[in-house]
Amino acid sequence: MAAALPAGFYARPVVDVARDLVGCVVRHGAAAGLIVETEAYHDSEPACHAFAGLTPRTATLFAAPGTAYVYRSYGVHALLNAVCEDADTGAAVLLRALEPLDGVEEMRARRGRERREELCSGPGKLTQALGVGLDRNATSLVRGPVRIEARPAGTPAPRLIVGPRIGITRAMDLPWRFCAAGSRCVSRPWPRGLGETVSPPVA
DNA sequence: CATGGGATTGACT
DNA sequence: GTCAATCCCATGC
Repeated sequence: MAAALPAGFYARPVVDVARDLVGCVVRHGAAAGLIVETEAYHDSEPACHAFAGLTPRTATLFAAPGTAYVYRSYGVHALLNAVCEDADTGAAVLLRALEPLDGVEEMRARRGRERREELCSGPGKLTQALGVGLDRNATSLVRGPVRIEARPAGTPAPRLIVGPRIGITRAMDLPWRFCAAGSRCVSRPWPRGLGETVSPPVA
């Protein structure tokens, strides 16, 4: 099994970490998926929960880099984030979508869906598929039980599509959403360019 | 203490 | 395209 990313990986600007996490692997028990979509959140901008400062809700955002921040969204879903930067900064990367790798039957059972693209193609879906609940809040992404591993050896860095974040009402102009180009497993709305034939870069 | 609003999803028109 | 489900917690009286 691949080694977990070290805490130092997360102790960097959150936008850099969000970009670099695309292509990495999240593992929880027997289930694992390739990260194909992330978003960055930072306490300097109002879409971030930590914008209001240190509260009971946001305490985990100010934990050590490499900590999992799991919170309930819309009273229904658990969303998984990786805490970044230093402990004085409330910053995290939201994991928005995965391509299922291991434990796919387990994911199907948890999700009640069959199609591979419906298992992890959204931030609430992937936590359900992996079996990650609120009880994983404040646990270490380096030691587990939820781990993030480096990009599998031999796989090239994915080409990225960068765009504005999804589902927020403030700071909607920041281009802090990163999607693996061409992946069928990213969440909707699909980033501009997905599914289109993309010309190779001009030499 | 009451209220309102989500970093969403799935079902339905 | 619209909309309800459901609950933690930040905010305000």
